[in-house]
Amino acid sequence: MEIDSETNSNEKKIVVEKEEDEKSNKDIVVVLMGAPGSGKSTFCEHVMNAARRPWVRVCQDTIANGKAGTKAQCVKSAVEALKSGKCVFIDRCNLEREQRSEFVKLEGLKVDVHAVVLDLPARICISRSVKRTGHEGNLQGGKAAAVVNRMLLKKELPKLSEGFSRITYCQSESDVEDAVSVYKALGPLDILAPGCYGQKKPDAKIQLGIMRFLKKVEVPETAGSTKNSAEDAIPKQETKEPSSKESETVTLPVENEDVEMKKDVPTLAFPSISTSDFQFNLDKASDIIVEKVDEFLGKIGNARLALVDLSHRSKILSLVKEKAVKKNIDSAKFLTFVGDITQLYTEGGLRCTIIANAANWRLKPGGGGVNAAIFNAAGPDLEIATKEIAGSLSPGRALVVPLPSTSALYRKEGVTHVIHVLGPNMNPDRPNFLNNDYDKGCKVLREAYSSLFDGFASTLSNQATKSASGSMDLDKYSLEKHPGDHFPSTNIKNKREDAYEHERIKKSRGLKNATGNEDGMSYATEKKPEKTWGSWSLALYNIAMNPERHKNILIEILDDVVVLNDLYPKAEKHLLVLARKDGLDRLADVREEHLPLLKTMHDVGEKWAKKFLSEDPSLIFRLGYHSDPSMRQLHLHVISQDFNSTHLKNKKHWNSFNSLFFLDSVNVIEEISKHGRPKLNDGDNLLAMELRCHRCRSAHPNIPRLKSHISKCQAPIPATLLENDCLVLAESGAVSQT
DNA sequence: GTTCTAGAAC
DNA sequence: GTTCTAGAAC
Repeated sequence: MEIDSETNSNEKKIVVEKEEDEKSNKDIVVVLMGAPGSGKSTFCEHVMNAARRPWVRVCQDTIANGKAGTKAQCVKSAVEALKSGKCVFIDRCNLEREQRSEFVKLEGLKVDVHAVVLDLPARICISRSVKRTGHEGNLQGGKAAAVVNRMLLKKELPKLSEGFSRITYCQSESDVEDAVSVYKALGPLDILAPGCYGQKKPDAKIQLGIMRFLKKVEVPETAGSTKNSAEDAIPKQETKEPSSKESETVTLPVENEDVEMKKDVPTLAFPSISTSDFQFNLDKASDIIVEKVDEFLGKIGNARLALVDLSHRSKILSLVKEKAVKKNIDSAKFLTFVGDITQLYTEGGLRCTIIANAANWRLKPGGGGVNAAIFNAAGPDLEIATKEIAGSLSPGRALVVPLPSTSALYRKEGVTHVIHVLGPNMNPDRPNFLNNDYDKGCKVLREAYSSLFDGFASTLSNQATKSASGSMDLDKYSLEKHPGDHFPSTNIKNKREDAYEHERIKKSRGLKNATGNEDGMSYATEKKPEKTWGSWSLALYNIAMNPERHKNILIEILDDVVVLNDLYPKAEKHLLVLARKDGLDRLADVREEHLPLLKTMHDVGEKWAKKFLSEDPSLIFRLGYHSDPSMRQLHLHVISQDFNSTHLKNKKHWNSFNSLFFLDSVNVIEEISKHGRPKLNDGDNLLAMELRCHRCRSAHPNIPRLKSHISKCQAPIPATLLENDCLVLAESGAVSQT
């Protein structure tokens, strides 16, 4: 069929029909189409908030436990929803015909498959995407624009012939609103008439501004409509289309969409406190945020609050947003905003004169998240200014610090004050955690937000009365210079504040036991556990059994052990000390009777480490075993702690040497002496752990970034590693402790 | 479009 | 353990 004949040019006409036959019970799959930033999720949200029949939103970005998943997972999830009698939104870009073909096939389940095309100007999608993704470190504005542009270049507008029974084109915000209304109004028995709706003109998918720019008058629209896809999406950000309209028509709270440039409204931007590294329950935290925001907004006049998070997939943001809507919190006064809190104005267009910092109790720079970012962005001025006011902060308290005008954050972003806040710590891997005591945790978190908002209010009133800048009632919000009993100094070294948030928390959540305490450790079972070794895993076994055949790669051959350089070294120096005993495949096989062998392995390893140290005293060595090695035949790793190697390529590599998966030789020997067998740790969780620097414990989003960091990190080796003489280092003490 | 991860094969 | 590569992320 020709598209022209199917297209209904009367785009405002909404056809809702009722039928009495079985068709009237047909469920609907709405395949949304649009570039990042086109408003797909918002569309779903707006419909679902007021729908008259049950909808399920299948979002590829979050389908895998909050993480991005696959198309197949989306299909599966859609089928399940349909089976339970629900209508489905497919929330993914679906710009290419092939990408959406799987969803059209759902038609086979006796459902109507609709398309809703959010074909908004590229400029709008780009500006929204920039705001959302500007945080990703290396995805700056221009790059985000490039991503949207490239996606739009591939855009193939849907046709009825693909299998859609109904297609709705939205080319403006008001089109979107109309479409939302249509789907919202759909009762359980209603169906929508088939056909194409909303396409202005055959050539309307060419953006008007670009049309003018390119001086194109007409573009033939025939069955080959996709032919134009390359031209129509050339985004020209300089096109002068009226823009005020879009920003005004969107009034519901949507990610970054309804931010208005109200320079005169003082705004506090704040991160979610305690939900990152301190692992506070997100649901509880979001309740408290909404409660406290509501309370505060009731007391304050002309001021705004903005909860900020880096990730547009942020669970805490979406929870808070949802609850704020339910509680009827004025969306003009409380925003949820995706972006870097240190670049809200320059990158996000949101002017916030006061920002909150998820501080650590020592009020020092460092960590990996908001705290590090704010101290970095502000420069040394902030640290100095902070130090002048207080030396530490207790959980539940906030400290207002006026930012000197020399600070970069002041100059670039217009931030006049930073309010440090410390929330409760629920993370068992951090000192003095509240041990799941949410009664206390919630209390402290409430106090934290109260202190923060009071600090904000007091700053405003001080500014308003133009009283001397030094007269602020700081003491009210600051603490004594003693941390009290919250963080005993012995544990200071382990204390780190927020790191990269989003999915990493979820990943690490499951392994508290495995990482933190003995509960997660397991003794090697009495019986030798079955393990199937792949053929590739026998290399070391072959060497151990027949050293003389491998003299070329062995650097030492003894009666009980042989030594070789790891074929794929993960650091400057990386040796293996290999037991020669047959049948001793791995640590799980080791018993008391093998102690002398283990001691020999350790001694030989240490000897080599010291030899290398005599050549390069800056090296630091660690000797240990993998809990569950891939290569058969018990082998001890002797590895320098620089981890400077092209062979270190993935998370498993890193975590196998930098988590509890790596068992220090000295501890293994001690354990076997005491208990007759070693304690092993479960690799499933440990190897999938977030990537953290072994020195400063900062978290990093991927291996390249981690490697870049560790090549520069000067932090001292953590005390935990220095315990029990687990490290072999130069006599002079190349490693100093703080 | 390039970068990065993660799963499969070996 | 590595290599290869699809596809997710940017």
